[in-house]
Amino acid sequence: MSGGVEAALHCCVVLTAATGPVPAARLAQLHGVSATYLAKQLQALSRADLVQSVQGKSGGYVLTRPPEDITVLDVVEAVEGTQSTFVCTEIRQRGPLASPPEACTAPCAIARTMAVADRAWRAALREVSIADLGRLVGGDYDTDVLGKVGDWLVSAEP
Amino acid sequence: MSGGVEAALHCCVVLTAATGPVPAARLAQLHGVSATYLAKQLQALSRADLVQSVQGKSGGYVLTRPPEDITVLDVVEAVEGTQSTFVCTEIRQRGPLASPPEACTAPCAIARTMAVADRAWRAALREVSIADLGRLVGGDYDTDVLGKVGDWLVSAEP
DNA sequence: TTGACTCGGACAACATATGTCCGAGTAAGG
DNA sequence: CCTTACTCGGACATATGTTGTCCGAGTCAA
Repeated sequence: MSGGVEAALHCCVVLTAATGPVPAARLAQLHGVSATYLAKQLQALSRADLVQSVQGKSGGYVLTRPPEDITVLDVVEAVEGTQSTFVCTEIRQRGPLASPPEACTAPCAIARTMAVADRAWRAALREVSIADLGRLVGGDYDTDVLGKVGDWLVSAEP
Repeated sequence: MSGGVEAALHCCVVLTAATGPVPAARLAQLHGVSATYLAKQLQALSRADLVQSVQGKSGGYVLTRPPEDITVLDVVEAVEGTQSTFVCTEIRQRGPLASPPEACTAPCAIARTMAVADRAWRAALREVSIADLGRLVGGDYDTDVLGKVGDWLVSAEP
């Protein structure tokens, strides 16, 4: 899986604690990652309408919906794409014993099995929202991490 | 996901219908794929002890266990590796607000969420055996495909 | 003993993911 | 109203992993 997913998820959680638009460069600085590469992931989130970009001097990114309505699956599919991890190349239609195309209207047994697993994976990711993630990280440490992040975002030098 | 998984699964199902060792070149010819590349996937299956290689003039590959005892997950992990698709790079330990390492003994909330989904995916793949796949493909078509494959394996020219 | 056929790991070519850059556009401030 | 500085957005190189290929070591049959 692409590593950009992790950064995108962290950004969404951080945007939960923000009051106004947050520039991509600020998010990169906070996470200690490459600013230009993070921008690419944020563009993917923007294309998927999970975040909205506001341009101009004090612009940045804002969540378009309340974090309860954004699932982890939404973020993963925005960055990685919606297609299944397994792609069937129709091996059964090749070679000397190839099945005729008219007998291959339904996916083969292997593709069906992989599709079931893929749906289970996506269902698990759909169960968790960005708001859930924020609550979970809050419970992980005794200090209020998300509050500190919010303070840093407004106090940090440009 | 690597495309070699599909070929490896097809090979395992075909080996179910074989009576003796089947060379990699024969399997490649049957499936209409590159012989040298398929060999690489079969080597992975061999390292995982799912198939056994017998060398010499009339050698090839044989399943080491009855197909009921080989799960689809076994094949996937043999080819793709056992590590999770998501790898946490510990972003929380970077940047100006980095969490101290002593507070990061447990995986972060994002990694936990992805791990839950990964386990669900693997559980689904563990539920299906190679024998199940053989029965499923048999039911897909009116003709006995697996029987034809067995006949072809013994009758094909070297 | 011969011989030919098998696997096994080492070697290139391609695709995708990663990382970088500069231009178009916009809102703030004077 | 204009300037200006800051923002995003897509087009351009690099690195890593997958795909594809090759030839040598080993082994069983004849």
